[in-house]
Amino acid sequence: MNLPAHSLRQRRKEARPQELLDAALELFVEKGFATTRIEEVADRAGVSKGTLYLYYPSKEELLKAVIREQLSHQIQAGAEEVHQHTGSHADLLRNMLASWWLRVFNSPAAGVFKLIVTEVRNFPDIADYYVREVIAPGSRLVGGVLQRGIDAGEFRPVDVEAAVHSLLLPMVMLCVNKHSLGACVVTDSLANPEVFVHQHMDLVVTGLLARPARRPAPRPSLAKPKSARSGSKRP
Amino acid sequence: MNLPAHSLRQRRKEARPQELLDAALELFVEKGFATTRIEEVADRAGVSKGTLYLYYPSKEELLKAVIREQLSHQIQAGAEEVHQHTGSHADLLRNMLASWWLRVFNSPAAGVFKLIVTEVRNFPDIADYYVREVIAPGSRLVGGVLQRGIDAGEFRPVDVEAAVHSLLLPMVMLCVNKHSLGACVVTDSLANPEVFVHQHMDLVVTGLLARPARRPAPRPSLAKPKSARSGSKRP
DNA sequence: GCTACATTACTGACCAGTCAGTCAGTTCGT
DNA sequence: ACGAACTGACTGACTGGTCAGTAATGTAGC
Repeated sequence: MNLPAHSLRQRRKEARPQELLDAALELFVEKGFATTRIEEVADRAGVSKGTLYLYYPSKEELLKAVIREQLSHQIQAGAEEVHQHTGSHADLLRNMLASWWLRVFNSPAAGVFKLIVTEVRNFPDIADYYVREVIAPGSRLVGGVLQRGIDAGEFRPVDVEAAVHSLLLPMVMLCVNKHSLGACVVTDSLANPEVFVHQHMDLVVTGLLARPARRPAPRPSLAKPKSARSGSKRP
Repeated sequence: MNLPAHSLRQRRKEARPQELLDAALELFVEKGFATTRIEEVADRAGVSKGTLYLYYPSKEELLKAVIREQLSHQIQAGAEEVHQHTGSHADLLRNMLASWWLRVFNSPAAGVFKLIVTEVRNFPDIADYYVREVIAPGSRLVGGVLQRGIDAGEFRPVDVEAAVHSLLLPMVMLCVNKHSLGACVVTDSLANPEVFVHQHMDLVVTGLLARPARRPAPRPSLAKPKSARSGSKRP
């Protein structure tokens, strides 16, 4: 049962759908949905146009399949990971978001953010799905930690929803950017994404703390600060 | 030399280019460049397809004109506004960014961010232009204030470029979002953009301060905090 | 093992629809 | 009457989707 000389016209019914989805994601992110020809997707997946239509009934359904597949992957990966939290709320926030973001940023999933930004308005049902399955649970998760931190007196009483934006949006924007501007010019930024996340978490979380941590001057060293000591649970 | 009956036909000539640009911006942001038909742009501007081609030689040139026009507007508006700074670096940062963002967010210019995200990869020369004329000067401006604040001992010695991202990206992302997801679903967020900017500035700038301001609990009141007292210039 | 027939996976020429761009012609002001 | 501003039918190129056909694989009978 070796794979080598599987002959020109390979029959690979099981592998096809995933190969097509991968090719489609790449191309849709690269060129946009409207400007990618269905035949290009087929070519990149190593099949003919007709074959694509055996697996997906239309270009639009292919797009939806691409998005659904990536999101559901990420959702379940994210959900599993987060239910054992330890340490202060500040630490939880820092660790949770940093690891989530690094995982997403360094995967094809980062492209889906761009895809959604560019295509939702033409495919409104994607919007519902995305809000329901990603945005809502995501902000509920982060907002929940934040709220509990506030209730515990660890954080200042801020507008939770806005603070969630402050925490998450730069990271999302960097994903988007990676596949738009970032793919065109050698932009200065993002030499090292890790440096950014750690400092960003540090900045915002410090701003959130009720009793300033007064760490003297954490220079942006490459060594992850592992997050300094922080507040107790109850005042 | 009164303007009324200066004959429709004649006076139109001067107005056309702008009318076409406005219509094009709206539609490109709404539906994307590829899926907008040139005839739709013409219709919305109240002319026929042929007329559009009298003013712009191709669809692609129209796009570039749209982007250039919006950006150059914003650039010069921004540049004029910022050279009289007063108060601490923290105040300067807060005021500068909040007023810039509110101006952009509530104008068609917000759409250009989405347009750029979606289209740069298909029109690489736009990327150069955008980086050279917007990104670079913008981050130089904000980064400069930040650096001077650090030198003055008002801010902690952070990675300046990363901090600029922390400050600006959420705002840019909200502009993008306004014209993608935000236009599809009644998303929770952004009931009031002002609340967001002020809190975001507050959060991050507080995180930046070398000597924590220890303001007790600035609840997210709607009244703009006008920025509390903050550090002196020299320690 | 070999041959004949059936099934499945895949192909690519083709069709019908769409749209950027053109240009001969119309309208209007002077 | 003249020309500047404008029009919209037309064309040629392109692409989503179809389908009749081809090749690989499975299997039944010998």
